[in-house]
Parts: sequence; C-alpha cells; structure tokens
Amino acid sequence: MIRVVIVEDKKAIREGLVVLLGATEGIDCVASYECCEDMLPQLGSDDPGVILMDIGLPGMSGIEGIREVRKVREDAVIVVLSVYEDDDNIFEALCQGASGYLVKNTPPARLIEAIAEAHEGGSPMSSHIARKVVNLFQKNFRGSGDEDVHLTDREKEMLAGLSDGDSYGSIADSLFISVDTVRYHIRNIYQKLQVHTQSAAVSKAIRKGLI
Amino acid sequence: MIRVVIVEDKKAIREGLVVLLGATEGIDCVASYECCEDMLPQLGSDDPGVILMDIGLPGMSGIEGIREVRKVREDAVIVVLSVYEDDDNIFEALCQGASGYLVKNTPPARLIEAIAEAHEGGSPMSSHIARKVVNLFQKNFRGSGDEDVHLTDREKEMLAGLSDGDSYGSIADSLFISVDTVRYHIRNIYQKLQVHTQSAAVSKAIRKGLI
DNA sequence: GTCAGAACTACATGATCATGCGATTGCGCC
DNA sequence: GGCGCAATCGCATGATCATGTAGTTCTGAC
Repeated sequence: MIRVVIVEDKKAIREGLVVLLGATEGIDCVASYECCEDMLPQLGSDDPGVILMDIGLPGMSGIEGIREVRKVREDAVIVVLSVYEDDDNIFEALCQGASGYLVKNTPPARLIEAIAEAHEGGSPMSSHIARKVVNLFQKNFRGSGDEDVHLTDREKEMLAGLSDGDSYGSIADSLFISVDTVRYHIRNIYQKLQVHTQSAAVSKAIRKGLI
Repeated sequence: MIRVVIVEDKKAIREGLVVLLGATEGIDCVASYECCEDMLPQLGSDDPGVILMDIGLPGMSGIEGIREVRKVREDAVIVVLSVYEDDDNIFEALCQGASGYLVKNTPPARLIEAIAEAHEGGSPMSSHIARKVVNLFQKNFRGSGDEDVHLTDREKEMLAGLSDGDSYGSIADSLFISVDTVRYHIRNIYQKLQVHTQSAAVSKAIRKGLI
C-alpha cells in the first residue's frame, strides 16, 4: 500500500485526484492539502511514501515546499504535477529534491503508473520534460564537446584546491610539495585545457566533468 | 513514417527488433547493423529519424558511435538500448548526445512507444534510468544545498567573463565600464558566495547553477 | 521625499599569479 | 640501457588580483 499525499490549490483538480487515487488498488490517499503550509505540519502523522505536489501554489511555492519536505523527510518521494514546462521550474524542482515531474494533462492511467514507479525508485517524467532534463544535462557538461582531455590525479588535486579557494602556497603545504611544483602542474593544466587563468581552468574542468 | 536504424551486435536481438519494428505501423525499419563502423557510412542514404543503439558493441563503442553520428547528423535522434545501468555509461551517452536511454528488457509495446516519443521530441527513459539521471543532476548542482544566493545580472556577467579566462581589464573593456567597477562587483560576489578567490567563486557559481 | 540597493568610479598597497628557462628523480617499456 | 613521462624543485619578472577606504548617480519602494 503506497501512502500518497496531494498538494494542489485548485479544488476541482484536487478532489478529482483524491477520487482517482482513492479508487485505485494499492494506493492509499491519506490526505490532500491546498498549500504547503497546511501540509508540512502533518508530514509526521501522514507518513507519505509519495507526495504529489503542484508548483504554482499560493503562499509558499511548490519549489520551496519541496525543500522543506526534504529537510524533515529524506524518504518521502516527491512527484511534481505542474502546468509549467519551463527550464527554470524543472531545474529548480529537481535540484531541490523532486524525483519525478509530470505535466498536468497526464492521463489518469499514466499518473497511477507514475506513482507506482516513483515509489519503486524510478523517476517518472513526461516525455517532453525528460528531454528538457537531458538538454540541461548536455548544456552543462561537456558542452564544448571538443577533444577528450586527460588530467593526471595530481593535476586534479590542483584543480580541487583552486576551486576550494586555496592559494598555490596552501596547496603546496597540504600536499607537502613546493610552490614551484604546484606552478608546474598548473602550467600543464593550462596547456591541456588551453587556458591561461585559474578561473577558466576550473570552469572548463567542471563543465567537462573532470572534477 | 519514422525511419529507424538499428545498431546491435547480437544477431538474435537485432533480428527480433527488425521483425518487431517491421510489423509496426508508422515505423519504417530501413536498416540494421551489427556495429557502428558499418552504420556510419550509410547514414546519408539511410536518412534515419531515430537510431536505436546498443552500447556494448565490438570495435567502436556505442558512446563513440553517438559522438560520430552527432558530428554528421544533428537531426537524427539517438535512443540507447543497453544492458548497462551504471552512472558512467548513462552519463556519457547523454552527454555525447543521446536523447533516450532504455534498458534491454523493455517490453515491445513500450519500445514502440519510446521510438514515437523520441521522434516527437521527447526523451524516453526507463524509470530507473530516469532516477539516475535525476540523481546525477542533484549531485552536480546545488550539491552543497546551503542558503540560496541571488546574483545580479551584472555579477553574472563578471563570472561569465572570468570563466572565459578574461582579466579584469578585458571584462571592463567589453562591458564599457572601469576596472574598478569590475573589482567592485567581484568584491560583492565574493561576499555573497563567501569566497576570496576567482576560482572558488567560479566553481561555486557553476555548482549552484548560477552561471 | 528619503531610503535602500544596484551600479558605477577612484586610489593605493601588499599578495599572488603567469610564464620563461633550467634541472633532477623514479617508473615502466621496448 | 635508453626513452618518455609524471612529478619534483628553483629563480626571476612583469602582470594581475584582493581588499580597505571613499565617494556619486539612479531607480523603485514605503
């Protein structure tokens, strides 16, 4: 039995969902709320396995709601149910800890299926949403996509230090080598990545997934 | 009519797919190959809308195959069909330009559906694969997850410049402001992000998805 | 209307970096 | 044994940065 909680401000949609889920075998619709503020205090007693959450809510937005839920219940799986299909909302919702993202015109059968999938460790997403996620992925990593670059472990340690804000001196001290050696490695990194500043090196390395 | 090409080394699976797709309305299975090396030269004449690609191929791997296909055909949609469910393969395949990723035990009906989805601009993914993608997402962005930071547009321009390897002087010139103004903005960025070097600022900004 | 915040400018100084040139050591491979 | 490669260290110099202090202007909110 999957314990499901609904957060949706529009009464018609909310009640429709309650009826749909209530009539479905294997799903126990334990509660429904019209905003996150109402839902949060009940999290403990509701003990939901899956939370169906709208994004465009009055008061606390669904995005904030997701973050709040995450803080107190690591285990509850959150599936967003939204009319918004813009990159920012998707990106934010997933980064804050949502596991699934469905558009609102999802057919009932698919919705039921999605709840089961989410509960079993999947991430149900409407097909177009998935594409956007993949695109975000491709944009942020290996975007330049040119030749493959291999950095040695030592070189990665340098970059890790730099991205932590360490100076050459600190890096040298923490690795028990001299400042000049740090310089040597960073020179090589610059050559491999074709850059001439720390920032560009760190940026390229992150985007290529090297560190 | 969706023109589909199959790349799969195991004869039984390949022929099974050919039969399945051949019998499906709306799909035209134009060709099947057992390796990428055979498929690539025919890309022009096959003119596929969707390519079903295995990852574990002899010779050129599917990952490399994806990259090669991308180079010559921006428009062909690639759907990976793989037994591998490890993060690295998924990550690589998507970064190289795959649009979908299905595990091999996907039921035929779902496979057909997936091809149609991919062709219509979706990204079909097996449910567990989707979860892994989402997890990769969450790990790489906003991983630290601390307080929200808001950077102004101007500040983002600074970071963009730095990550491109520009010096304060170049940034100043390209934005028609003085070097001291650049300094001013970067000071503010340091304060907001709680860092004291360019590299750390760029690193944090990227990981938080700010640039 | 004034008050907060963003954007902009200016000067100064000690710290840190980018880069050129040169050199040694240890490890695996043919 | 020699060759390539990663890693180590050293020195020098001009360029660039980090940070403190101190202003002006403009816009939108209360």
